[in-house]
Amino acid sequence: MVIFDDIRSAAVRTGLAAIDYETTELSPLEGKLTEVNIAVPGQSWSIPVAEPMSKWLAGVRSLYECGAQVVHWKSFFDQSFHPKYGLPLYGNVHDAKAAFWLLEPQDWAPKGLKDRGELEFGVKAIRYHEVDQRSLRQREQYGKQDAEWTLKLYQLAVPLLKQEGLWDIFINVYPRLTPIAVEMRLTGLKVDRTGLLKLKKEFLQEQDDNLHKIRVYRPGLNPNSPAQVADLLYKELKLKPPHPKFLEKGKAGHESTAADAVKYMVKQHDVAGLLLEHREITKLIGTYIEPLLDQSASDPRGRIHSEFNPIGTDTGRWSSYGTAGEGMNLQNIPAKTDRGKRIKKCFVAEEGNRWSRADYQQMELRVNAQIAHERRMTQAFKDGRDLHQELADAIPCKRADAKAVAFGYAYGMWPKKFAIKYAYPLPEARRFRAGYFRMYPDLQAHHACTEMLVRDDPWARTLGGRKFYLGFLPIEGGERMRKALNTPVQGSVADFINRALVDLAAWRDIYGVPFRFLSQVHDEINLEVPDAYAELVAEMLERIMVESAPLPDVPVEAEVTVGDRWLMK
DNA sequence: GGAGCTAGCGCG
DNA sequence: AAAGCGCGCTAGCTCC
Repeated sequence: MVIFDDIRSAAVRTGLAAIDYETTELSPLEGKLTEVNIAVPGQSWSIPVAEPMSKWLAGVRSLYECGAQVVHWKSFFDQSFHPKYGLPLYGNVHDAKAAFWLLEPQDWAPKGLKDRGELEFGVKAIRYHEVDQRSLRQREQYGKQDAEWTLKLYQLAVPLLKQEGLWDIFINVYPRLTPIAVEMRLTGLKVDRTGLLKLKKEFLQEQDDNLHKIRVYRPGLNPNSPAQVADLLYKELKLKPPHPKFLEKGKAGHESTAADAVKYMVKQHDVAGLLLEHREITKLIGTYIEPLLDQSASDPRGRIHSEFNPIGTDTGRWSSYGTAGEGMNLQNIPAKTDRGKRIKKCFVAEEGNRWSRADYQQMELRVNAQIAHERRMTQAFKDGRDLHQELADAIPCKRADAKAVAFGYAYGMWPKKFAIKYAYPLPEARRFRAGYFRMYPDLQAHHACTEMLVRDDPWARTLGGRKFYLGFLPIEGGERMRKALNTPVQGSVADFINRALVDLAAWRDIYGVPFRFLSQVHDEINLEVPDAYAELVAEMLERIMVESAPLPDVPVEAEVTVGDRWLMK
């Protein structure tokens, strides 16, 4: 592998190397590496996997460890192939995709390497489908362009990141998140197949009983067809929705059968409740139980391997998803209804391990209190009072309504929508909003301020200084204002949990504590910890989460639960 | 037979 | 005139 010696010398000389892999599949569990593409300033290579593999791998490894700054495009994808080849997960690799995401996280920005390159360089990219995979020359051209563009885009982004004050987070946070996201995917979440099979049987029976009861009112009805359900509810049974809005016909030419409308019909006809229940069960079986059973059956350890993307959203939150039948979104596992909870209880720790879960407590509210300098809310957190109950007493309304008020009106919802969503008369919704802002005058001032400021200053910022350009949104219409209210809050929480993950990983590296990262759910971290270390890790987990979220005025709390599964009660 | 859309809904 | 934010997945359905 003489060629790697040359490449390494070039990398050392220039101090910079872009690396990109070609693989047989998108899955790091199934797929194999076929080529490594490398670019240094002024030169590039595409090197097919060669025998002996150990020599080839040593060559690749030497590039990471020669002291040059290594950069990838979508580092968490490329590095997810490392462990099966005995390569380490590197926590100091810069990611050109993350660079552009930090500069322009919005969804209108080009996401792919090719799209971004075409935009920045004004040159047509070689697209994957244009490449004749049998032609070594074409493969080489394609691979070299990927590496070259990764390198050039990185060089383009560096001064911009520094100029925008994003350099620190780019080199100190995002590279260290990559190994964590990869670890989550490769480790996977273990599920209790016996429990899931039992649930499936039970739910299918319920679903069937339910279907028969529904079909008494209309034989042959498919409850999963909104068109058929609308016809039954509105045309045949003439049921009334909570608001005329639901009578408006959509693209498919029928009235809305959304849950908010059907819930309201429960008092009018038995079929409404049956339909809602049928929908719930169908959703749980189809979206969760069946994929969980399928995927755990095809994995040797019965685990679910999902992708986690630390740069998957506009605001800085992570996203989670399945790729080509492998993995699924692990950030929307049911937790609210009784049936849903039974599914979540089927996520279990491996024998000899504990499931350690930590949640920030009411974190968005706390961050909002901080950002708005809301004195009353801040004091309530300091005193440890029940905010929602306090608001409910003041409005007055039910506690559950106060909660809805706090989440809706905080981010610019209007009474009309509140009234429709929660089936209240408009004056009642207005009264709630008035009560809310009477309770929190500083928050009202913050809304007024934001509305004014966002006209001239199109930037929104998190407490940690990450920023979002909102200038592409029209000033009128409210969307810019609502995003200006929400992004700093959601984005700050995202920054905090990222910091917590990084610090937790660093603590583990230093002391060699043997836990595994399982998942991240926006304000929650899940770990699998050998029994003997469970207590120590739980203590540290809580401490790191709290310390990673330094709010100057508002106290922060994280709650840790340790058990044999994700959800205990 | 697959792509792409809509409606609906799971989570924070 | 119209006005919470952020995601990903499924079934039904249309279209090519």
